[in-house]
Amino acid sequence: MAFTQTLFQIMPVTIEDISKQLGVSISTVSRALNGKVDVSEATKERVQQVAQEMGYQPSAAARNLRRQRTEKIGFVFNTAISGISDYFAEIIAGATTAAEENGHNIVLYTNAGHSPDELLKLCKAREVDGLVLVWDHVPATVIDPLLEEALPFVILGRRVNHHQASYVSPDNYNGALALMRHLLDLGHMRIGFIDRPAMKLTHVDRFAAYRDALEGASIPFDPSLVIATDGEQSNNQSATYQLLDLPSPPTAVIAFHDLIAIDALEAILERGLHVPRDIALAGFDGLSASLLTKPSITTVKQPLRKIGEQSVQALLCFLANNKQQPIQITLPVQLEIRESTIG
Amino acid sequence: MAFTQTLFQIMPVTIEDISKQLGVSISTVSRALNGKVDVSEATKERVQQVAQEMGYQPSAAARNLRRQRTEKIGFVFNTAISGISDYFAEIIAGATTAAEENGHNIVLYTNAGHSPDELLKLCKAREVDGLVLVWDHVPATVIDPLLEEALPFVILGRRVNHHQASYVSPDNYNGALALMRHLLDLGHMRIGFIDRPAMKLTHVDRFAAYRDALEGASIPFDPSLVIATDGEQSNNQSATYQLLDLPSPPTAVIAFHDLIAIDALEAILERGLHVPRDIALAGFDGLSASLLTKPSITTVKQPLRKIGEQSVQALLCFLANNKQQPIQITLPVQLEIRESTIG
DNA sequence: TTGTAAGCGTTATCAT
DNA sequence: ATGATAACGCTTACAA
Repeated sequence: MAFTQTLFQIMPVTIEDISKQLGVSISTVSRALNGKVDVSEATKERVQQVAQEMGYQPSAAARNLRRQRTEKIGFVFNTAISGISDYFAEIIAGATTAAEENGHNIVLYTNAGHSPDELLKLCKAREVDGLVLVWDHVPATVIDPLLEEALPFVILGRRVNHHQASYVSPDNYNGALALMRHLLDLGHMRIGFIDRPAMKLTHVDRFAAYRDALEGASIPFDPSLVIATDGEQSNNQSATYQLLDLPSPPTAVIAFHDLIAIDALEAILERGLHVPRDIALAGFDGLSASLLTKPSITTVKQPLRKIGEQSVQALLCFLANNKQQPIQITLPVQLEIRESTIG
Repeated sequence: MAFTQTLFQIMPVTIEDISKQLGVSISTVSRALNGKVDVSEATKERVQQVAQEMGYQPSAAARNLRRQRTEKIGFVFNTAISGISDYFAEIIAGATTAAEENGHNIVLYTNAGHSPDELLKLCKAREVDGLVLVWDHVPATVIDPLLEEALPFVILGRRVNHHQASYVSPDNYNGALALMRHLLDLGHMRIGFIDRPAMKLTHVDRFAAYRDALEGASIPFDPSLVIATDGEQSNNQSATYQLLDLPSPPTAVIAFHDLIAIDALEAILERGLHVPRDIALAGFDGLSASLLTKPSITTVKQPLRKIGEQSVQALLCFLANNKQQPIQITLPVQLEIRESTIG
């Protein structure tokens, strides 16, 4: 008895322990615990009672091996998560909520995203039931091998030109369009754009909206108003200076995203200019930082939490139904007008 | 042959497949792949070659069951992760780095933290090899059952009065002390404190430093200068107004943490007061938001990334050595003097 | 309704 | 150096 009690704390209780305790077979115990129909109510209750008393909890490892799934979803990042803490935190908050509501958990991977090999290793090992990729851009050379692995995956926050791949993306085109129209409505004719071409399709969409909006307003496209940056603070600022130093500088500037806008704001204020009186400024994404600056920055808010949630939900569709067709979702975004454009 | 190829894509390759291919036993394959000494170099190479060719990757589930460990670390939150995105993101960044460097991964749990039952379930199921608790406060009623589970755990970001429990905490006492000395050096005699008593030991430490610093400067403690808040924006602001409305208001205010300080700043500015000329202000934690306000807010910076890293490393010590004694680490913090106190 | 036994893919303990 | 074989703890045909 003393012996039993000691082991009790070290070794987890198994269904075998329960079966011995009750004098029934382990399969009966298993069935009873899983609420199968072919067990008498009486034994079902006895088993559950004893299981409770003994503090039984099924071994995740054993279950995973037998059921060939883990109830875990891998989130693979290939972008640094600090620096975009808002983005990251909101997405994760949405994702864990959706996952846990459905009995799943999120596993974080930050290295696997840096090499296709690591990613495939992860798939083959079946450490998780599916993947959500949080990448700046997912090339076809990654998507194709992934599809062959038959491990469901969803791309988060970006769309991708691949009809077999699933994604949940914000509506970059219409968001940027709304932003442009807002500036055009305010009478701006020369609108600068600090672009981030490395963001691929996100760039394509936002830039297309920029051009289309100009065209819609019959304003000729002026390439000197578009400056590329790599997101580095100093480069964001020098891009801003380039715009300000133009012979005919813009009266409004759109930054590819909020963090660039914050650097641009600093550069503009340093020149002694007033925002928005001398020059209007807008960002994109709706990170909380854009609300804290003085003036607060007009932006386009992504439904980050929802993007996290729906990515997980999409993945769960694949897990529930292996005939599920690719899911491609574009979520509406919202223009947030703040002091930097209408102060 | 065609049959084999089809299965090839659906069913992952196992050591049995490799053994058949080579005409050796599965135990030989296992040994060869695990680099054991009792295998001839020749077969070892053949096995590894074929494994590579067949795209073999060991099944995580099988390995977990057999080895009785998962190489995963659970992060259990009972605090909402949005709103403190900086805090969360930096800690997670540090934690995943440390974990992945050592072949482990992080699993996120946000519900388990809300009920002790869920937490114990998680332990008994052995879903992970150990836990890191990111809680506002971990009561003894949770620590004791956890210790009995013999699942290693580390408390992150807070200390705890329990000599059996491990934690990695910032040095709240000395951080608050440095902050107080800074204000006292500037000549402030009446220093307000917007406190957050629900944070338990964190509150105890920061508040003790507040009192000790006053005592060290021979300034009598005035209870009317300490107002409690629950962290809600409106309550943070009304706490600030209470201080401002005192017959003899403070010339400096310390907020329990940066987010409270940001709300306090807004309240103070709304009164038309100048910071720091009319009233100095400081926060705690070093969240990036405190740098964006105008004026920027003096704060005490926690080494968040390092806290994340060391929590994982501490946990790994327990996994490597089950005789490991409790680890209690207090990390130094850094006073960041900004415009809100020396503007 | 219940029990027996096979199997999930490994690793580890025996023999040989 | 290598091969059977028994676990690890669970689920699920198949028998009884």
